[in-house]
Amino acid sequence: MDTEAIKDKIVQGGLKFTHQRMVIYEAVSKTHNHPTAEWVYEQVHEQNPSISLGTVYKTLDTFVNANIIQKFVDNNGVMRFDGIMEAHSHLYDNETNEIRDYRNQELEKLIKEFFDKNKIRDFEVEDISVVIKGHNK
Amino acid sequence: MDTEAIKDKIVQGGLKFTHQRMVIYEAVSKTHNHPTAEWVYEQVHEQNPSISLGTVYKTLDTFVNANIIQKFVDNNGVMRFDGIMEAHSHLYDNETNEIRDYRNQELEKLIKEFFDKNKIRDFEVEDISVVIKGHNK
DNA sequence: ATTATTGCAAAGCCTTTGCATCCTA
DNA sequence: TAGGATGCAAAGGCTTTGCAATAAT
Repeated sequence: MDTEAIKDKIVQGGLKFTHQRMVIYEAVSKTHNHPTAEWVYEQVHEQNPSISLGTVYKTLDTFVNANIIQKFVDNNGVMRFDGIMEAHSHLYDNETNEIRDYRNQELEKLIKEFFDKNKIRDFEVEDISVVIKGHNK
Repeated sequence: MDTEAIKDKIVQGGLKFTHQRMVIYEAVSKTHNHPTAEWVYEQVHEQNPSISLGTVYKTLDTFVNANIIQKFVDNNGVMRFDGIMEAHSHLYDNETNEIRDYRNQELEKLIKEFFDKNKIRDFEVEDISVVIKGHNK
């Protein structure tokens, strides 16, 4: 994703374009590691020592509200961010805390069809994902 | 669940039986509210003002390690406990943070069959659950 | 008697907040 | 230039830790 594409992403989210937002979005979108705020901070800090951790937190939150990144919580209660917006499931490694994507169209179709058929009473579903816990072998 | 049954549960977990463990297990098992440590503390504190919050945390953790309760993390990164050990999914209300159980045999069967058929390379699955985010209506 | 458990308070980790300064549109 | 974004430091919420006192086998 080049500078222009990132700028578009940010502006499309209805946000002002700033240098901080640029490099923070870049860091999140370039990895598949489900980064923590701390990890993002370390990435951007190398080239931009003046960016503060607080700004990283605020900016990531702004992105989540603008719907250009996703946020979720890992098994230790730490916030994780993800530039991939399509629905997908996660593999949580109980031993290393690594989180890997698990994408499978058949599974997604299966689940979508199930919930289309089985509406939940009194509950408006916004997002469904499968959490798979275990360990790498 | 009466006193004897709780005692059995604790002893079966390979743990010493103490008064604190008794009342803490009782509080967790009597609710379907996916309690936080704080909630458990408030419950037991009424009748047992000497039990400390630290003991509640340690005891809940001990129970998790002994496999007699489950632990997971809510959308805000707060630990939740659950006396129900069978696999089941959760409905997360984004607005109220309430967590409700969602049990559906057909869904569980669907998912079990899917993963029996589709082994994940290099990953040993220990637990699968479906996370459904949305809001009550 | 020995070893684990408890209570208390302090410390830790991650995250949010407040406010003055700075910058984008 | 007006209003939002940033940097910094302080505070906040939840959880863990250390240690002396206590209780269970």
